Amino acid sequence: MTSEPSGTPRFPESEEQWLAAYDPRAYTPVAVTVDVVALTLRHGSLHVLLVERGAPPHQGRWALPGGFLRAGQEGLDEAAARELSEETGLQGASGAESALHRLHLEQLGTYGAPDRDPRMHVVSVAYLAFAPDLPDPRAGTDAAAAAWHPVHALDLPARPHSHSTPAGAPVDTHGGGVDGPTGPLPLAFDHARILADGLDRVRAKFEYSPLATAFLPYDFTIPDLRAVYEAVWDEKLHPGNFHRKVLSVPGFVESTGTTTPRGGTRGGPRARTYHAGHARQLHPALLRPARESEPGADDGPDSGPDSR
Amino acid sequence: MTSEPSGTPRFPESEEQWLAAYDPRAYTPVAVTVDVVALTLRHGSLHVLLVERGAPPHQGRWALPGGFLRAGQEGLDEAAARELSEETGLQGASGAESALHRLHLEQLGTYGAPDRDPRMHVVSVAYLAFAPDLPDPRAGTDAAAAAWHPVHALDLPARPHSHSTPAGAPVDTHGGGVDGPTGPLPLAFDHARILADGLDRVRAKFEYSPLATAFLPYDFTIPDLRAVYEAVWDEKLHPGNFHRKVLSVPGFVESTGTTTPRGGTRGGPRARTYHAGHARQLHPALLRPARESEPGADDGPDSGPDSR
DNA sequence: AGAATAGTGTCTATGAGACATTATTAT
DNA sequence: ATAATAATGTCTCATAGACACTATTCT
Repeated sequence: MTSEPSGTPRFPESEEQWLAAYDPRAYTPVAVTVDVVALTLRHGSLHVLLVERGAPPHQGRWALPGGFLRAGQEGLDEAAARELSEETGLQGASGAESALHRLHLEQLGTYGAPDRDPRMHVVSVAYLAFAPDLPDPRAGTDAAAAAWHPVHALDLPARPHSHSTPAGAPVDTHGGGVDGPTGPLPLAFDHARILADGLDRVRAKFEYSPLATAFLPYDFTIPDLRAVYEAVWDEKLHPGNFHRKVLSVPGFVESTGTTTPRGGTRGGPRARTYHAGHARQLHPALLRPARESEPGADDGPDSGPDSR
Repeated sequence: MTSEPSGTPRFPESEEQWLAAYDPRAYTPVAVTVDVVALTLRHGSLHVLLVERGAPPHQGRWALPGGFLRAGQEGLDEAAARELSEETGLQGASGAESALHRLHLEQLGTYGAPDRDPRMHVVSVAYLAFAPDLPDPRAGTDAAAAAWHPVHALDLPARPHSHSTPAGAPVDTHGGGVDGPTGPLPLAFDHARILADGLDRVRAKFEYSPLATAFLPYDFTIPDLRAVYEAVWDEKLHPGNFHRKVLSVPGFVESTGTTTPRGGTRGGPRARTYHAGHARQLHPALLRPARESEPGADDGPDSGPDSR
C-alpha cells in the first residue's frame, strides 16, 4: 500500500511501523528535497547550473540547486520549477514571456541512501531541466554563489561502460562570462552521481526525442541544431547527413520559410530557419554514431538511480 | 542544495523554511513510501501483483504493494526489495536460491502530489520489478489479500497517444490459479497511473534492452522469448523474423547446445535452449512494429511521473 | 580571390519485414 | 496422415553513412 500512518494495521510487523501508523511525527523523520540538473548551452558547450553552499555540511562546495518540498502545498514538479526560478533569479515556466518559459522539466530519479546527508535521511527527487542560453544566475537565497559550469570541467563518476566521454575532445577553455572557476571541482553530497545520471539521460534521450530543440531559441537553423547534438554527444556529426536526416523525420522541425539575415561568421550561405515541430518522439530515431566497445559487454540506459 | 535542516540560512525566504532549517520535526511532515509494480507472465499474459487494502482509506480496493521507507535504516532499493518480499511471502533477491533471486528491480519514478493521499502528503517512489512466473503470494502483513491480476483486466489511464493497447486483442479469461476477481477494478490512490507508467516503461524498454529474459527461467527457447514480447507488446510477431533477429543481436542470448525434451504441445520440432547473454543493451534494437498514428502527432517515452 | 559553409545528389552496406521452404514432432 | 511449429533461406524496401558537388556568403 502506498501509505500507513492512521488506521490500525491489523498485523503490525514492527514497533516502528505501528508507531508510524499512529502518528507520523513520532517516528524518525525523512526529509524530501528536490534537486535540479539544469542544463544549457553556452558558447557551444554544455553547462550545468551550480550553487556554492553557504553553510555546512559541504560548505563552500558546489551543489545542484534544490531545496525542500513544501509539504502539503506543492507537488514535485512545482517544487522543482520553484527552486529553479528561486536559485536562478528568473521567472518560472508559468510566466508568459519569462526567461524560463521555454523550459523543459522532467523527473530524473530519486536518491535516498540513508547516509547521503550527514544530518538526517534525505530523499532527493532529481529533475532534469533544459533551456536555451540563460542569463547568469544571481546567487539564491541561501547560496554563497550561483554560476553555470561547463560540464567537461567537472569530475564525474563513469556509468558502467555507457557511451562514455572520450579523452580527446576539444575542450572549451574560454571562460566567457561568469562560468565559475576552472578545474575539476568536487560536488557536494552525491550530486556528481546525479549529474552523471542526468547527462546519460540527455544523451540517450536525444536519440529518440526532439528535445534538443529545447536548448535553442524558438527559431533556429539545422546547423544550430547540429551544434546542440554535437555538444551533448561530444561527437562531430556529418553536416550533410545530419541535415537530410532531420528533415526526413516527420514532425521534428517545421520550416519558417525564412533564412538567417547573415551567413556564418566564417562564410557560407544563409541558413533556413525552423522551429520545433509537433512530434514528441523521433521516428525513425537519430542514432548516435556506434562507439565500438567490446561486443557483448554493451551497457545501456538501464538501471535507475537507486538508493546510492 | 540538497538539504536545509540545520545551519542558519542567511536569507530565510519564508517562515516554514526557517523552521525547517531549525528542526525538521517542527514543520509539516512528509511521508516517503515505496511502491512496487511487480510484473510476471502467467499463462501467457502479463500480470501485476496487487494487494487488497485492509484499512481506510480506499479500504477494500486493490493497490500496488508497498510501504514506508525505514528512515535512516535503508535505501530506496532495499526498501523496494523488502516490501516486495514481505508482501509476496518470498525470499528477497539477496538469497542465493530464492524464488526472487532472478528478480530485476529498477526505479520507475516518484509521485508526490500533495493530495495523493487524503491523510497527509505522501511521496511515493515507484519501482518496477520483473520476475519469472512466481508462486501465488500470501496476503502480506497488513493486506486483506494479495494476488496476481492480469493487466488487461484493469482500467488504466491512457498515456497521451503512446503505443496504446488495441481493442481486438485475445483476452485471457482463463483465471487459472488465484488470479483474483474479474472485471475492471479501480485501483487505490494514483496507482492506476503508476501502473500505466510502468507498463509504458516496460514496453519501451523491451526495444533496446534484453530485459525480456527476466520474465523467463534461466534456460528458455526463442519461441518462449517471443511469447514474452508478444504478451508485453500485445502484438503478434513474425516467428521466423523474430528468431533470426534475436540471434543476430550480439550478447542477447547464448546457446546452451541443448534442446527442449519435447516439442510444442501442438506439434513441431524441439526448440533449442538459450540463456541470457552479457549484453545490457540491444544493438541494433528490436523495434516494435510501427503502429501508424497520425504523423506529426507522435508521442513518446517522455515526461516523467511528475507530481500528479 | 580564397575559404568556409548550406544544402543536395549519389552510391553502398545493412537491417527489417514479407514470404517461402524444409524438417521435426504431437495428435 | 495431418497439422503445427522450429529454423533457415530469399527477396525487396528503407535507412544510415561515406563521399562528391554546387551555390552562397564572409573576410
